[in-house]
Amino acid sequence: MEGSQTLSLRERQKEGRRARIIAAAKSLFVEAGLGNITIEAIAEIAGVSSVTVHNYYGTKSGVLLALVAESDRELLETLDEDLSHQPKDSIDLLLRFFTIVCDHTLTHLDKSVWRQVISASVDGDEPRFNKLYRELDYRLASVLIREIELLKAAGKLSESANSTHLGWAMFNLQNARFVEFIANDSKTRDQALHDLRNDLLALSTLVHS
Amino acid sequence: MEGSQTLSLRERQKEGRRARIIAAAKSLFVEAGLGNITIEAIAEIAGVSSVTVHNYYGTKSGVLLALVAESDRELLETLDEDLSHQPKDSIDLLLRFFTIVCDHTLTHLDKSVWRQVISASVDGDEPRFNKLYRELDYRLASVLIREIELLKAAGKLSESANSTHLGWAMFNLQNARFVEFIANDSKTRDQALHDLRNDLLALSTLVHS
DNA sequence: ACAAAAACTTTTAGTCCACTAAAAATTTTA
DNA sequence: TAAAATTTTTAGTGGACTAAAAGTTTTTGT
Repeated sequence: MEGSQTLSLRERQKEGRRARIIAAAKSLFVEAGLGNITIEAIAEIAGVSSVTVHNYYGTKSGVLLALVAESDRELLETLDEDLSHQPKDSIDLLLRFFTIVCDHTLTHLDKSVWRQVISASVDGDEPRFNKLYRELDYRLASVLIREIELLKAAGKLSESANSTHLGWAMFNLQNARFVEFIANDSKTRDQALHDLRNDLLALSTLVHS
Repeated sequence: MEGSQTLSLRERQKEGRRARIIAAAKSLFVEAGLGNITIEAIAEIAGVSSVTVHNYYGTKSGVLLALVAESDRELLETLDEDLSHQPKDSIDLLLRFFTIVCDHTLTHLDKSVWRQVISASVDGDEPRFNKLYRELDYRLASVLIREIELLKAAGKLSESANSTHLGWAMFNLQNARFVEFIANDSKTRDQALHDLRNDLLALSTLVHS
């Protein structure tokens, strides 16, 4: 019934199952934490057997991983669109970067799920998580480094600054505040943003020692 | 047979079991990851039933939590001894702080276990972990803030710097590098130290914008 | 000093769920 | 129509966690 692209019927069916599984998982993750959901439940909503879920994604956090990978791709696109070619100064750059990251994460999943994601990214049980997160961090830092170089080119930042080092330092700083933002349900984005600004201002006084 | 301090026999027995359980857990955690160890195994070495382990510590990560709490207490003592009253400058302060933290953590447990600790501290399943880590962070940052004030008093840091903000910013920065150090088996303490120095140097150029 | 009570631990018996292996059934492909 | 690919069913295993009954040891009141 369907037009047969370059994919065989079998491949299309597989793709469909894959999509149904992560859609089911997403809907469940949002209404209950990772720990309160069974693979069985995901499988049932997706219309496949639980064994198939295991065969496709290996473990329960493997399913979460697939969800997150999708979200990451979008985040990088959004950053490219919203951040590029309007450099003001380095502090403003990081604050806007941070705002975009915070807003983006919450449009996909809520804090409790992101806590599980961050948690999985550091524990060693799921090496793929580790890898995915290393890559994401690398790409996010690269965005900052690129923007820092634009600032330099525009004369808005001293040429003496090492773009790579500064990019990673700024990334680490905002990431610390991001994790804190995610770890506390009561912490608002604006509070976190405020704290991050204070971090930057305080550190820039170091040179006066 | 034992002299009866202020504790009843029952309380002493309990204390003994508690101690035996965490000792058993520690020995097992070091030779295999958290995930490869059963409560049953811990109980057997400690000479109690598995139900008792559950009654005492609730969950498997509850046992780990108790271990970590002990290590934290020691870390704060070590910091007080090794760091205090020799302020040089703020960059050197943070690098020494970082060195002490890295060295201390590895004398107790290895990276794979600390990964589980960090992981547990952010996921929401074990609220006690969250609480313990918030407290530890607060105390560690306080150490830095106190030292920063000593630097100011000694004229080695501008009076215009906000000690609290600077303390937290520096703490966050070193903590990011600490997590990276723990997350990578191949990352050495000296590499991490080097990266941290670059972070600080890069950020101190911000003011020249 | 002794018996009853209180405080614990252990044993027992289960539940739940992730994860696995292999046989059976189904469906696409050739 | 036979072969290949893939899912489902079936059947387990392992281990965390729980509830409650049974057993043991300390405490306590007299």
